Amino acid sequence: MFIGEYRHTIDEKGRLAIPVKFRGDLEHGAIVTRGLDGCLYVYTASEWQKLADKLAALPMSQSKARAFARLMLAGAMDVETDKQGRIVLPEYLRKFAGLKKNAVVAGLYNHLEIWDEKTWDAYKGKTEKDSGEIAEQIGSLGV
Amino acid sequence: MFIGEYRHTIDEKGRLAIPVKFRGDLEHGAIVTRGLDGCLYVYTASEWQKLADKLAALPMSQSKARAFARLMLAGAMDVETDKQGRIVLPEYLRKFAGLKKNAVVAGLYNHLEIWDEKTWDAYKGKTEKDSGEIAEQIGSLGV
DNA sequence: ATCATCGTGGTGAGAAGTGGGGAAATAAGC
DNA sequence: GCTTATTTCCCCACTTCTCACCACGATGAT
Repeated sequence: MFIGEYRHTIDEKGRLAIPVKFRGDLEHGAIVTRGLDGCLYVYTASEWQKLADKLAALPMSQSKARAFARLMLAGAMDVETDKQGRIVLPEYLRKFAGLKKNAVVAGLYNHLEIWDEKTWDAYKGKTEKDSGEIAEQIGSLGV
Repeated sequence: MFIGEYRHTIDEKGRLAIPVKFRGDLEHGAIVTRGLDGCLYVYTASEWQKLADKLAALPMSQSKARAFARLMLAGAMDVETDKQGRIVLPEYLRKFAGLKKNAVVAGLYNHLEIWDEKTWDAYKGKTEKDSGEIAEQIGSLGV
């Protein structure tokens, strides 16, 4: 299970160190793709397979399904950790998430999220303030 | 599984390099045809067979089904990779997709898509904005 | 205090992308 | 039917980028 929040840097080649706690699960390859709210998602191979199957099963005839599949599938990229435990983020994904030098790696149960530090702090500041209100809405979902 | 987004160039002879990750699956031939939203689709022989069967099964009494079958079947072209891993795109397909020098090759699970760079960027800019909304609609699928 | 582990930056070898030239094949014209 | 012209395909060469390895510094633990 992925949990926690880590701050790492991205060098000029787009390399990002994976927190040690997560490496074990990702050593056999990982998939990075576009996420929601301006971050990137990182999945293990098996979790990704489940997601990709669902995406591929969407009706190709509907334009919104095509758009979403293009976002997630075409955005996805196989990555492997080097001997230092780093992955290389393709330029188009860094651009998508607005990733600069400082990034945040967050664990969210079955996947990781990669955020630009500024975006993360802004998002967190906003949601922490609204957390009470958000919680009330979530209550209706059975939590 | 085809995933990822790659930027390649098309030379004056209409040649386009296939990303290395995709070449293994296409070395025994591929089929290029007209796609939806102004791009081209590339299928492996076996995936094409499945699609062609579905197209042939469409009710030919409906004019829209006929039009769709004509688009994809009549637009299809057998291509093979040369020793450098490139395919030659026929002039009529390049014109259809508005392909200039810079193209995007995207992997979408069971097929590839070839886009003109400008068209792709415009499409993406449009859909990324709607991604949250689209995701919520699709959320009912458990993604 | 010393050692180990982790994060970060740099360098070099090899592969991949791109462009051009020449040969073969096809098509057209005399 | 032969020659010429044009197109297509194949091969070679250059450049760029990627990947793997190495090295240093910092941090924390023993």
